[in-house]
Amino acid sequence: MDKHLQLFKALSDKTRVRILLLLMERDLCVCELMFVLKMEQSRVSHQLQVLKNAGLVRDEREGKWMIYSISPVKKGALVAVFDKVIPELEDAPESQLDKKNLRVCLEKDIRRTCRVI
Amino acid sequence: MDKHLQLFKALSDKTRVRILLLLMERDLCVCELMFVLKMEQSRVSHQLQVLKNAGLVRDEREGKWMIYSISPVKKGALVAVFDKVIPELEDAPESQLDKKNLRVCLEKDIRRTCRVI
DNA sequence: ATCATATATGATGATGTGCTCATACGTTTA
DNA sequence: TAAACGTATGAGCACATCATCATATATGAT
Repeated sequence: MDKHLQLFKALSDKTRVRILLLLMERDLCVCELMFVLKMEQSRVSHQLQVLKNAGLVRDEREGKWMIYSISPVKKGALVAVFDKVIPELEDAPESQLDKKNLRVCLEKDIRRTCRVI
Repeated sequence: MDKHLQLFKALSDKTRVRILLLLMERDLCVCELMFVLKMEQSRVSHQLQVLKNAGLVRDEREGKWMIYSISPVKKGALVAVFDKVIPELEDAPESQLDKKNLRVCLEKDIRRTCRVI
């Protein structure tokens, strides 16, 4: 039972939910998440580790970048959560703004142009 | 967004999930939950207050007893959680045992026969 | 009115969580 | 090989959460 509760523990933090919603749209690296969320690097990285330990995301190195994506194993559960359980979450101001910033992030090609420090 | 996260915060504790699963079966009073969960009164009561504050359950006095039930407003979301997101939870040993104890609880008519202290 | 029963609630201590700062690590570039 | 870049990670602190103990409250029975 504790194993299943990991999912809800992961979903009980706003930062992590925002990250998951973004990763549902697209695989992203840490600096892209930093840009969209307007959060500092260690904060994003730490929460990504929590999501990774919960088995919800996976990472893959691509040169200097670590690309994070939704774990295929858990994708179904997450779709169920975001579609069936709290579909209204999509309409939340934070979600809307994050998606808008994600578009900006991609237009500006932040992965190549950002300087982290 | 924080409003929606309340649901997951509530679901991130094992005791609360067990309570919710039991209340999905049947409306129950505190002493019945104590019997099934094998937990002391204040622990059950405190967690019920958390669930109540999250809007997931409601209470109604019936004589000496406070009867707790799933909030009709949230029932849909909870059904979605338990049916679509983590259907395997039903098979967890804790869930099975709780349901078994619930049957015993009802057979023994714990609501009338138990002495709390 | 008094007592017993069922439940609620405040205080306390232990543990957990999340953020920030500093620093370390792995990769690319010069 | 050294510097720059992107990311990971440990330490420390503030704050939240949970279980327990003690006590208060509300109802029913005597």
